[in-house]
Amino acid sequence: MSNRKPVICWFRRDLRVGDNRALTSAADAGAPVVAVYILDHESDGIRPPGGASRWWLHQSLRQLSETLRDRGVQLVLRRGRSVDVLAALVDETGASDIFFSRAYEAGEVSIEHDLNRRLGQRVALHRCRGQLLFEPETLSNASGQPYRVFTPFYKGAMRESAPSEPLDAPSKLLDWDGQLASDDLDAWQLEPTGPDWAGGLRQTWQVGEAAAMDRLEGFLDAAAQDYKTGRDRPDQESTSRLSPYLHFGEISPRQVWHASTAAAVTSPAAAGGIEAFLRELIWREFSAHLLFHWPQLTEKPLRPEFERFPWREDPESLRTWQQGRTGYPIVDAGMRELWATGWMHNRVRMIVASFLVKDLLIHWREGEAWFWDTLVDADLANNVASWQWVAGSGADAAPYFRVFNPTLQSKRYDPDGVYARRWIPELGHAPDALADGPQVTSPESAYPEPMIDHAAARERALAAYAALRDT
DNA sequence: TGCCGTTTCGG
DNA sequence: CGAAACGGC
Repeated sequence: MSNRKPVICWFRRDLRVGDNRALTSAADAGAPVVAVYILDHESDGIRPPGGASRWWLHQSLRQLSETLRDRGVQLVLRRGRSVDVLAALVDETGASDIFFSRAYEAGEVSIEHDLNRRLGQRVALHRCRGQLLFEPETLSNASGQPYRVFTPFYKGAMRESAPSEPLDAPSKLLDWDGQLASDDLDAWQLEPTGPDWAGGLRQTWQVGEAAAMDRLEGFLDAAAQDYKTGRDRPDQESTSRLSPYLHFGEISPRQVWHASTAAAVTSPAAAGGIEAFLRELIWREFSAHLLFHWPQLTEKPLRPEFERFPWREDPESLRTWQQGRTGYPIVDAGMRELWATGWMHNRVRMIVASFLVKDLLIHWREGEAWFWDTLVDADLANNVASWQWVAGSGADAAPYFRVFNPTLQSKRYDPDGVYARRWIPELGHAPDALADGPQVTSPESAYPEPMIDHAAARERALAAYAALRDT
């Protein structure tokens, strides 16, 4: 067996061994498996990961290396243009096949086309599914077009046959006994090289496939019961926090789907919460569907009139927002949670995004760029689709006149100020500091005054929108 | 997956 | 007179 030609399993955003069609198919080929991960910041159309994502990727690759090593296979690390690296690996190993999970972002799609042109005649390429439940090409609306609106997309997806059973991790992997050079993970410097800002991330997250499955099971055992309303409460632990694992493919949407539907059967009390949860999983599918069919979503508003929107250039206010010093506790708590942990509660994401885009009239792309750099779950499709949703410039978006009032949102979703105080220590323990809004902060506190009057800002935003519509 | 000013309804 | 309903942004 050692002299047999190997097959290559090219890991991308599927950093797991369970329910990984590419890996399982490679194993089933019966040949030795060469596993590779390529750090590709060079191919055209690739947006390199932000700081928090790089930190996560480092942990994730270390874990995957260990998992594969335990199964007798080395994870080869290479950097460069994916197609060049794969061509070199084929030369070095004489591999007959390459197995990989398909990806959907424009840059990744081009890589797959280039790979086919470059190596399609020499080796068998196996493009496997796994990152999504539903392929973007297979879902279309009544007129045969890609969906632009969530609800019909959701209904259409629910009419599809249910996702098939997840695969177990392959029971047997054959190692290839040739020698392959591999980069040293540390040399990629994915972790902070200067000041160590990742302490909060380390405290918050257990990265990796096993942790992802633990988290899913823990969520389904407890929080899912109360998810329908609890998911809006940043002061509670009611959400799954699976987003970074899903982004990096440490868990597959099919695994999430199956564990969830099974839990709904076992525990009818949780069924409503689980349905709401799976609906969020379908939002992830919808974002991927939109970006696949409208790659320009990353840069351009889907509603063309927003090209003329009078966004303000205001670097100082942008920085104030980024640093969580707006003077609105729910906004600042969210921005500080993001900076400290690489994650922000979904309800709070909507609040801070509304504040940036509507109160400050700063372009959604600035917010999107900041989230890209700071979120451990930063995902191109989710990020741009959600920012356009908030800004009102997307196809199926919140109407522009929906302006979140940060004070009201605090009262409703963080009624005791628990969340705000957790992230803003200088608020102290004054009983109603938050419920009553920003103006209650004590004068000697270091906490800033509101940077802008919300009522006036709301009027300004509505006027800007009205002008857009009338011209 | 809004907010807000106004109107209407019931005790 | 407060809560609920409503309609415009």
